[in-house]
Amino acid sequence: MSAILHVDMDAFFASVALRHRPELWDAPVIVGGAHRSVVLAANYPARSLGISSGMSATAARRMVPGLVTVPPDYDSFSTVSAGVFAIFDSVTDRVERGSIEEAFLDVTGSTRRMGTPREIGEYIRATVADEQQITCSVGIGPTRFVAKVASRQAKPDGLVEVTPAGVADFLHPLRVEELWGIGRSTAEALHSLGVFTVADLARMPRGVLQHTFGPRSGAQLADLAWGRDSRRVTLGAREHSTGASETFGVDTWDPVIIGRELLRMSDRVARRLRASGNLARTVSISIRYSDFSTINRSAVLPTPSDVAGELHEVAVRLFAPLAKRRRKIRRVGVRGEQMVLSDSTYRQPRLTDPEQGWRELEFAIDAASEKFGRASVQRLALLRRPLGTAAGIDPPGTDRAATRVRAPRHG
DNA sequence: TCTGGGGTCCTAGGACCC
DNA sequence: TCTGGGGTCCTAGGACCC
Repeated sequence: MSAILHVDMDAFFASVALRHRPELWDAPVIVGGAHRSVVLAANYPARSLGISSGMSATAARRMVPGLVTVPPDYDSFSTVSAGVFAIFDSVTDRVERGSIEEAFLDVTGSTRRMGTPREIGEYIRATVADEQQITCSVGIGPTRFVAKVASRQAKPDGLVEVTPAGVADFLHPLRVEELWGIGRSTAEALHSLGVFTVADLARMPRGVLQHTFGPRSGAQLADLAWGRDSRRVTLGAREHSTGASETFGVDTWDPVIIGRELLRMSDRVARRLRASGNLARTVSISIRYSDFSTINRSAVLPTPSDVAGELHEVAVRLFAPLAKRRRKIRRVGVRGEQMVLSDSTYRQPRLTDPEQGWRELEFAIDAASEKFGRASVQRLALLRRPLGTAAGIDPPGTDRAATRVRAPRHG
């Protein structure tokens, strides 16, 4: 029987932000909170006043006068995360990264060297606190799913161990929404069936669940009630897509602004694709309207690509029918999907490509950005006040060649 | 001055091929 | 002329997670 640890940092972003600011430890603090944004993380004093991550920062500040807002510092988040994962790696080579602040550790093979799973969990908690000045919680169980639910119950700054024989006793008193994978929609649907606790769920005939949620999801729900988790996640699974999206400061239906934003997002996505050595086979755009309704459109590229201009061309074509609606748009996004490794994929040159293609140009820009900084290289179409004769004449996207390399300020 | 940004996975219908 | 399945790809939408 294997022993899985789920280790989860407590209020990670908030804890890191407050490491060296003890004067704020008892005050309600959130991380995030820029214009039109949400709470990225809230410390426990803020949580006790009803603040939770994901809620509108504006609403949070209205709810708690005197709430302290700290901007996110992603560099320090990454540094602390790397330190924490180094501790995980010292315990076992079977570490599955869940996110920047959580991981599953299979410690089945580490017990001879390091003691019982509980001792290993306490060792990790003590070492993280000592080396990184933040606390974490540990769940221990026979499967990833049980370990994950256990770490939630352990929060904050605790450890919960569930033995194989104790799984049902541990799960059944919980409310269904405390299970990993049951969100608001599923919980509401279960409530309307009279299912509120995991014990209720366990008693529900599998056929009824399958009728309500579909054969596959229904069967999975029935399994979760007993701690059986068929969802497989492989160690170091490849990424399948990469995307970029941004919310406008003010909603707009101006097609020029939207076209330019699609270009900025295409540019980001293409850069990430090149950096990771991938090509996207499919481009999708997502459009969120003022009323928060969101639609997606996708299309297969003529040939897999990591070139901003080629992604943008498809993005614009996908958006064209939507532009006619003249509905105000809140956010646009571009994703590259169905990624394939670029060195294992033959890129058929397009008839319209010049001998030195856009791809080479964009790789050259990557190199210049690397050397002189991102700000030194900007697409002309994206400069807020375009210089020279092109100013304001070309609609965005028609001039994907128009990239201007400015002389770096230094060196 | 409600509601970010980055992802994964599943479902379902239609096209198309055998 | 009518009538099947199965498999795969494409597209749209939605649930969920951090």
